[in-house]
Amino acid sequence: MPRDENKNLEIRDARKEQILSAAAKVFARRGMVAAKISDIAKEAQLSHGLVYHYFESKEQIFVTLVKKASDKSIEVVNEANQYNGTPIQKLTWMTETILRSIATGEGIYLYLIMIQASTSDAVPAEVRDVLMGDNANSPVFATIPIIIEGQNEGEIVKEDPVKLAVTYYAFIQGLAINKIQWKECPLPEAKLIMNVFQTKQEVTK
Amino acid sequence: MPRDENKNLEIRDARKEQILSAAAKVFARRGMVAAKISDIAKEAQLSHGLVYHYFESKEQIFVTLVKKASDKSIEVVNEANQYNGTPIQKLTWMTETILRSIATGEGIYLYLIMIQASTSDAVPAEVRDVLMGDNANSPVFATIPIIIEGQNEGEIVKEDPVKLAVTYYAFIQGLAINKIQWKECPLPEAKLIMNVFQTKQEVTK
DNA sequence: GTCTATACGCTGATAGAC
DNA sequence: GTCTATCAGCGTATAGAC
Repeated sequence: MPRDENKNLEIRDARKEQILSAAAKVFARRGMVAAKISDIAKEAQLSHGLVYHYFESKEQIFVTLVKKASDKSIEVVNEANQYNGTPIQKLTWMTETILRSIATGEGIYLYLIMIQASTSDAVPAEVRDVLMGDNANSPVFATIPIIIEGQNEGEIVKEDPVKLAVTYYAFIQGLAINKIQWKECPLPEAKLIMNVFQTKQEVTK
Repeated sequence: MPRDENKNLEIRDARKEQILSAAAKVFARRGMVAAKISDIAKEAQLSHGLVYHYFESKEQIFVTLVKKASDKSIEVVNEANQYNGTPIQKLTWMTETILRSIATGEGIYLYLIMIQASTSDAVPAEVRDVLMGDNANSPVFATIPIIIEGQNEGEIVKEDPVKLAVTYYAFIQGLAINKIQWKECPLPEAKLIMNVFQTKQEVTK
């Protein structure tokens, strides 16, 4: 295979990433419907015609991003599970990781895209299924075992684990939303959020 | 003034309410841009021409709803302030009230519309200003005095009050989002959320 | 691979009949 | 007050030049 073809493939992948990265920003801030291909093209600094050279449609770009976001969010839970420590320590590590990605990185875009994909009727049902089709594959459900483990060890309050997981992710999503609307908004430390789960500590006077 | 004119006024108001109520649902689920006038008309069971008889534009309908939502959310904070009790009790009452409106009533639509108005670049800047123009008038800032009061009384943890208020509303917004995407999702009790704020209780063995 | 020019459909908004 | 018919503008997606 001649060198040129390899080079072309590299360009192809680079352009695709460039477009996806730009699209993530635009989708996160405007929503799947309001985001225009021309917005994405402008953000990526290329013509809108070229976007269609790399992706079939606006929807396909969105789906690609939703998949990516879903994978990443589950990956974090799995890493947390391998983390060496008590369930509360696992959750703390996970929360710190997520908060950091919201505060600094591209993470926030991915969270906002997942929120849109799952909450808006404007996105086609097939897209929503990517995220919800398999409940077992959602971060909420992946987190439940850690919570149950913590309850068995007496570290975590004896509430419905589903309720606790829902509450936890409500928090995360809510913070992502706040951050996008108010750039300098102070984010809480992971410890503060852990208060929701933890059984009351005994305080020595 | 003849009877007919009064009757007409009644119809006018009723229709307006009918349209606003339908619009709230549609906007909440699809977002301001993706929501079509025809969607709203269908939901309200009247022609799209008639919608324009009562409102100048789609944007005006949206603005009206954002104002309404903003007023209501601040009203709750004010009521909480008048509630007789300690700061934590005030916040607990407020949280219960909000959670109830999310669980059962139209409240959830209003919260989702506020979220969209404040987070999406797709809504015109003027609309966002309705909500954010006067920081002093936002629920977040209205809640801060209660938090400070609680800190002075040693009931609430000594963290940056702004951070605590942001965290609190992140929670509320996150729960509204969860509820819309999963109708049967279990909502936490107010008490659980209060754990975030409260100084650790002493537990007697 | 990359761009510009163009077609087609959809939706917000208006006009005018009833 | 209420509806239907219609226009104008915009945005996705395509075709074809370079």
